Amino acid sequence: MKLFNTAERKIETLKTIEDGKVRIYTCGPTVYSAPHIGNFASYIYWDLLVRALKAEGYKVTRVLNLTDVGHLASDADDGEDKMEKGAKKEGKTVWEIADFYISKYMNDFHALNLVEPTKICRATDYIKEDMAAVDAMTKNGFTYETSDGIYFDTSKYNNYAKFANLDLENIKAGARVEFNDEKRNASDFAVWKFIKPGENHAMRWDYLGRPGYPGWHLECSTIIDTELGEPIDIHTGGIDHIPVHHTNEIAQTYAISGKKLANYWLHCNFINIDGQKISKSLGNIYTIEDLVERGFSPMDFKLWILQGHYQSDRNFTFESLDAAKNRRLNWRNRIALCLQNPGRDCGFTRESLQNVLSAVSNNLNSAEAFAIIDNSKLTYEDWVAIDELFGLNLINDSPDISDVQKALLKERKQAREAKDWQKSDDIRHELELQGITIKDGPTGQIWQYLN
RNA sequence: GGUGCUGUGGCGGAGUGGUUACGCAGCGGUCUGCAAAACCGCGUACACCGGUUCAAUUCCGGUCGGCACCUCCA
Repeated sequence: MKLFNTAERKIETLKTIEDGKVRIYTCGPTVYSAPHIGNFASYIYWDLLVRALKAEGYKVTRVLNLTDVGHLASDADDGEDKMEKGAKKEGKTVWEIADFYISKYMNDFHALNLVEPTKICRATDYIKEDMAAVDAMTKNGFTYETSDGIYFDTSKYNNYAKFANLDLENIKAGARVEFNDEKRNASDFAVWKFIKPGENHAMRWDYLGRPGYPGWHLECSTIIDTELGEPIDIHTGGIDHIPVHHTNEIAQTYAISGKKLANYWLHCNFINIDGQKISKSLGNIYTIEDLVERGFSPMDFKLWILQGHYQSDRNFTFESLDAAKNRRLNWRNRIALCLQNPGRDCGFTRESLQNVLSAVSNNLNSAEAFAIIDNSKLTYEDWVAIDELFGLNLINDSPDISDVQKALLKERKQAREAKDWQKSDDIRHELELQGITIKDGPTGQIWQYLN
């Protein structure tokens, strides 16, 4: 398996810590609003990663976190947090908001047939560990206290700027960040926040004798330490996480344990919609549900995502989603051919399947793998393997026709031999109402899915 | 201002120093009771200007454009 490692800025061959085993951590969603297709693009890419590793024979242990405690709304660490904001807007408690969106997220997660992580962790289940982590960082001399929280002193970690190739001088000059004059360095960040008297913050825990809550980068360091143990093999996330979130995770983990957090860092690029970023103000946010309402399967979207590469800028359009839908239907109809005549779609099989796997092993090049699929003759067993590799529900969505339908086919065949075109057409029409169409070719009748 | 990505035929989207993926849509043909499928073929795609090279879409430099991140974000 070759992967582009952000930490080294180049493609490297994966070498896991333990032979045959790989431990992965994926930064999950903040559960304060409905996840949209852009969010799921990343989980689809990482699903491919997991499936490809499994196909290579690795035993995969993977942890995904759910951020159900507020990440602060602004970089100055003084804003209202997202969970609180969402709760206020919907007139619910933050806990209800979290539960509601977690179930929404998991629904879509399953609708996309994403491999269930070994463990899914809610940030609020790790508060004690968070506190212990802050204690450790303080003991090791990496923190300082201000009036509103405990901060990480980034100047104490020499390699702070390395991971994201940050220009710390210019962060200072950046006018968009509100300046907090209690911070020693512009890049310092809160690891624990205090709740001031009178401040309305529903999620709160007592620490150091006063109410507060964990800083917005802490949970990942803590969960990884608790559930996987560092260093892990692979840490995944969106490219937006490189300069701040992952940079801070690395610094925290170093401050806590002196250890490296992860050996390989994978970051996926974002998808745009009609050439523009996904944002509320542009009104171009779509959820998986929205796609279903428009007549698409979640699998059509998954296939669309896998037609491209995780490091590329993607441009989502409904026209291209149509193309993906048709491609998927065509694949299902190739499976239908296998069901009718196992020998029909058969050829230089093993080699083809091997090529598909090699393409995916080459930094997850599923687009190339798809081209190979389109140019190969495949058996039903090959399709089963392909379905396992990409998780597109091809097999499930390509059932054999029923005995009744098979009887109708037989009847139609006889009608055709008798040149009873009326009856032949009637049967074809009847089956079309059931989603099956018939093509007459030189080798006889073939049934295909209509949609 | 900083950082990074990027510009491929109608749309989406890989990839490569020379054989110009792939899907969808389109066109032509073969076939055909009808319909479709299937099969065959087609459109002379790599922003622009220079450079390197026997050869560049692919390398280098410049120009212009697009996007993202640095702020909640995958």
